[in-house]
Amino acid sequence: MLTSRFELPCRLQSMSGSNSWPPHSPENENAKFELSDQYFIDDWLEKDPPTFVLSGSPGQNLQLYDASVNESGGTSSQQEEPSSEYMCFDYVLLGEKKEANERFAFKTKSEVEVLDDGFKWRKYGKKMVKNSPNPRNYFRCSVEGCPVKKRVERDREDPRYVITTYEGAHNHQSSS
DNA sequence: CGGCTTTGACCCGCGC
DNA sequence: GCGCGGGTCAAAGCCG
Repeated sequence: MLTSRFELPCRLQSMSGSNSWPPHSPENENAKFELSDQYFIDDWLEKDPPTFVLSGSPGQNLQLYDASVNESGGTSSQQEEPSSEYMCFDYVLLGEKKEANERFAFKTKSEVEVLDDGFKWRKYGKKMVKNSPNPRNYFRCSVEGCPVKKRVERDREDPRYVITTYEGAHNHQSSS
């Protein structure tokens, strides 16, 4: 089942004063972000206030955790299933730390679609998806021989969100 | 010139 | 078999 902490393949790039998510956008190369900030992913759970929180430090993967579960190891039994099917999928895979985390997705409130996750990606396709005005973009890790792919699209119900799906595990270190 | 994006074509699985 | 939807290929173009 769910554990209280998960690692996401996004990283904080630098320190600064902005509270916005994502922490790094191509349009604003010099954007800096406050490390100590926690990024609430509201709407992910139908909880008020949302209890899932992202945190991280430069060079490390961001961590997603359920703030309603206390650190001292107690696994709270009142955890609820995430409201989104995407997150449901994620939590299971990431929570169990599947060695090759085959596939998982997450949703981020973001104006830009390309989140810098520390890897270099090459775009290899773009498709319109049925019942959605937004295209889906296909990326492959540009490191030779690395099997990882990702897919990026806007949430059709709420275009403020970007859905990123990762597939496969990197067979190398991140590039930055 | 090399690496990347763009874009339409192609392929494949699935339901009718 | 056929059409549709989703995923990928690859030629051409773009850009540093």
